[in-house]
Amino acid sequence: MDARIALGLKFSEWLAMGHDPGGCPVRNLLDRLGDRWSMLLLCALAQGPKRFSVLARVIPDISKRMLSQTLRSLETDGLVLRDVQPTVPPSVTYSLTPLGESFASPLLGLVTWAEANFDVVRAARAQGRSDPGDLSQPSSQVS
Amino acid sequence: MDARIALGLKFSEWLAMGHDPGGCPVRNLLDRLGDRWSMLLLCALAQGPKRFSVLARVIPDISKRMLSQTLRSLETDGLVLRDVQPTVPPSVTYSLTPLGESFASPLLGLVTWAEANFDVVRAARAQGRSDPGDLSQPSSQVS
DNA sequence: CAGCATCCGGGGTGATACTG
DNA sequence: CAGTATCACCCCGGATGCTG
Repeated sequence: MDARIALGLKFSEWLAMGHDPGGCPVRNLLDRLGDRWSMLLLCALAQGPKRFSVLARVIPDISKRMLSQTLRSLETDGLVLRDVQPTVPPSVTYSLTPLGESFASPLLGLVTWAEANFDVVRAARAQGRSDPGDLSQPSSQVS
Repeated sequence: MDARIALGLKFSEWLAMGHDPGGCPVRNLLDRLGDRWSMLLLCALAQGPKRFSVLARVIPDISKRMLSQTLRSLETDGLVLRDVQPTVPPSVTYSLTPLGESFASPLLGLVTWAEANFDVVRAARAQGRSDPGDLSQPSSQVS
C-alpha cells in the first residue's frame, strides 16, 4: 500500500511550503480535533442529532464544562450545528453540518484502523511487539 | 458509502460494550496519537527512515525532549522502529514498522480531508466569532 | 550526535456552584 | 435543561544543561 508514499509526498510539500505551523492544515486540524473529546463527540453525533443532555449521557466521563466547550469549538469550526429551541425548558440540539459529515469518512478510517489494530498495539505496548521487525528497547516507561 | 452511518453504528457498539474508556480503541488511540507531534512524526517517517537529527530538522519547532519522548511512545506502541548503530558518534535511525505503515492509510485520509477543507474551516472560524473574547452566548440561529 | 534529567510555565481539564 | 464562572490541579511541553 503506498498510502505511505503519498503521505511522505505530502509531508515533502509542507516542507517546501516553508513548514508554516499556522498554515499547515494538519497541524491546525489536530490542534482542534486532536483533543480528548472532539472526535468522540463527532462519532456520537454521527448517529444523528442529539441534545446536550443526551451527549452527556452517552459520554459519561465528560464534564458539562468540556462538553459545552468542545461543542462550541466544533461549532466555531463549522463541523457542528447548534440548534436552540427557545422553549421554557431550554432544548438545544446538536447535529453534524455537511462539513462535519464529510469528516465522517476519514474519521471512520481512523476508527476502523484503531479497532483493527488495537490488539497489536496493546501487545506491543505490553511487552515488545508482535509483528514489527526487531525491537531492542530497554524498559519502556508508559506515562 | 455513508461513512456517517457507519460511524454512528460503531459508536452504538461502543455504548453497548459498556463504553469502557480503557477498552475503547479510539479513546486509547487518540490518547497516544492525538498529541501534538505523533501524527506529524508519522508523516515525516512516511517519507522513509530518518535519523534523530534529521527529524529535528524537518520539524523545527519540536524540542529534542518531545522528539525523543514521542518517538519512544510510538516505538512502544509498535508503530515506529528504532535502529541504533553502535558507532562512535551514535547514529539512530527511526522508521515505520509494518503497523506504522498500515496507519499511513487512515492518516492520509485525515490529512487529505484537512487540506481539502481547511479553507472552509477557516472561513467558518472567521465568521463564527464577530469579536474575540466574547463570553456571551452567540445564540446563533440558522445562518 | 542522540537523548536524558530537571526546572518551570501555561493551559487543558475536572469539580463545584450559580444562572436563566 | 443547558449552560457559565470560578477555582485549582495536573501534565504537556519548552528551555537548558549533562552524559556517552
